[in-house]
Amino acid sequence: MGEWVPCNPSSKRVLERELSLNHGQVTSNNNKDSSQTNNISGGGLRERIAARAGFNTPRLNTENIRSNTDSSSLRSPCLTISSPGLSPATLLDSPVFLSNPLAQPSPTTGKFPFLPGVNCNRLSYSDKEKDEFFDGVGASFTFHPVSTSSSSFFQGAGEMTPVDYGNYNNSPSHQSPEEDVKLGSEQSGLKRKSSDATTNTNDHQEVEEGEEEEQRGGDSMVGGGAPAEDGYNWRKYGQKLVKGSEYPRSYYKCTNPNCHVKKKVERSREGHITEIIYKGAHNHSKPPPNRRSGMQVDGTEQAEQQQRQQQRDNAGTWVSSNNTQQQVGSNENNGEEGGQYESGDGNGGVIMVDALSTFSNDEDEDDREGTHGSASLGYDGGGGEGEGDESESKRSKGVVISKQDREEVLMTVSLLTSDSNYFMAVIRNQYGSRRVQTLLRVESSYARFRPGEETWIARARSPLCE
DNA sequence: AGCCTTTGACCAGCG
DNA sequence: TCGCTGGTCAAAGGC
Repeated sequence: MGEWVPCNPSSKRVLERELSLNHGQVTSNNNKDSSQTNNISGGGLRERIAARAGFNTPRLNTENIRSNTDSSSLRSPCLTISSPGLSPATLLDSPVFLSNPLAQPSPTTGKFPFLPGVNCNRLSYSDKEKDEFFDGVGASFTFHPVSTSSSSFFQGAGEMTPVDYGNYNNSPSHQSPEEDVKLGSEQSGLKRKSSDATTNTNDHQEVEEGEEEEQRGGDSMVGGGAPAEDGYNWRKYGQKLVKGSEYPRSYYKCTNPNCHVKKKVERSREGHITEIIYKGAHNHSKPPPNRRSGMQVDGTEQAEQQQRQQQRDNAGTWVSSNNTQQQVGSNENNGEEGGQYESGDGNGGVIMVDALSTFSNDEDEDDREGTHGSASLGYDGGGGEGEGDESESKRSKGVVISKQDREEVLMTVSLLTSDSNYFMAVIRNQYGSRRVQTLLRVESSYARFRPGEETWIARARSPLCE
């Protein structure tokens, strides 16, 4: 995994700068406090959150958690969120973080101990356990839809993911980013050549871009694939290497003529998505799977399909990242878009991860070593204004994980129910063989999810060693 | 044929 | 005003 952790001094400087700007919100390795208090520090942090994720997330301090992870866990760190439509009502009344270092559940092995109906006997943990569990696991995440690389995940968590992951089975072991990329490239070719019909079942259609990007071989660096297919069609209109970023940033626009949604995707050299930022909300339904471009799709037909899917899903709406940049001034998410979005009309899910920004909630807990990255997982219903909704923001949702150097974290998050907006997560540190299992809660006020529709993968990378 | 990516250039915002 | 930076444009070429 050397390529994942290049340990670029310049990157470290950048990170340190980030940390400084964020008042050292990165969780310290030594910080044992894993309290879920959501004390969003400084405006800088909030701004970043608002700009990138539109939400705040509780911090998870997992630095001390270590568990034996089989070699298969050496797959690229990723986060998967799915909405299997499980009913974990019993699981969550509040954000619950489960740690199960002993269970050794592995997406690759199919064991997912804390899954409802699978092995979720232990639903509550002491604070200490939580602390220990999360303490020390840091990571910077990038969220993107389930990709082939996630196959192992869902094999393991299949019971909680009604989504069809058939294609993901191609890479059951999925042990390295390189494999992911390779596989992604291969499938990418298939996808483009055989048209969407090959892979775009409804389920796949629901898979968000990360997956698509992975399957298509990701960015140009890897395979020149299209951006992830989250059910929408995107056209790349630019790429640039931004300062402070190790990897080039690609700019995509929704191909729908009436849709102004854009997204920025950053990928690692291996093609792993390191960051996805959405801007705006789709004001249209997802194009039919067998249509290559939404521009060619009849609006009525789209609406019909959308309606069918909606009926099937019959759940909340993904919180679009529409607020990511809008929160910082963009007006793209106008009432029209927002209204439709809120009504749950085929808006794409949004996961934003800022690999460098920190989401620590407590400045006092800041890690100033500059050796930790953080990641967040979250959703924003679009109403969360970074400024005016601070209290609301503090009821953060998602995951924040501090990270140690040269560590990579694997996280799997599964949405248990669209109503309660809880996620099941597994975080593994491939180096330390750590594992963190947790339940994540997403505030309903921020996000709602469609059962069986949202499946995401977030890849983690070392923010310091790039 | 049409859509896509690539990529250098251009533009606007900011310090 | 100038330089830097991020974001976008648009021509060219590929699939």
